[in-house]
Amino acid sequence: MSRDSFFHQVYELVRSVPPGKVVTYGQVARWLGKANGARAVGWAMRALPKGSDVPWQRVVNSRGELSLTSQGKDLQRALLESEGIQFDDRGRIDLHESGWDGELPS
DNA sequence: GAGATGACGGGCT
DNA sequence: AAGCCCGCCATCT
Repeated sequence: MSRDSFFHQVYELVRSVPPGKVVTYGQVARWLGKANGARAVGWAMRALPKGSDVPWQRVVNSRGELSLTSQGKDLQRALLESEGIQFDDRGRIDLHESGWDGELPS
């Protein structure tokens, strides 16, 4: 069924990520049962329409970096910083600090 | 149906 | 540390 399509599941999951927290592509894939489906998750993000209500900026790669092209990176960084995410001098996020483990914040 | 693409991840050089 | 290669998954041509 279309509501069970891969991207729909990805979108629902990403929507549940609270502001100020981030998840990795691999983590999302894992939650969907595709341990190595990180690329498919990236595909879903790339296909997102601009006006989507999905907080795509909260999905980063396993190194805590932004995998987009410079334009997208700039936008994503700005959005995340607005949410309180902190970047180090190399423009990376500390996943141990800002990574979301799936539990709701206190 | 086959080949190519992509906002990934892990391993090796 | 940085870069290169291979493997996985879903979609497109």
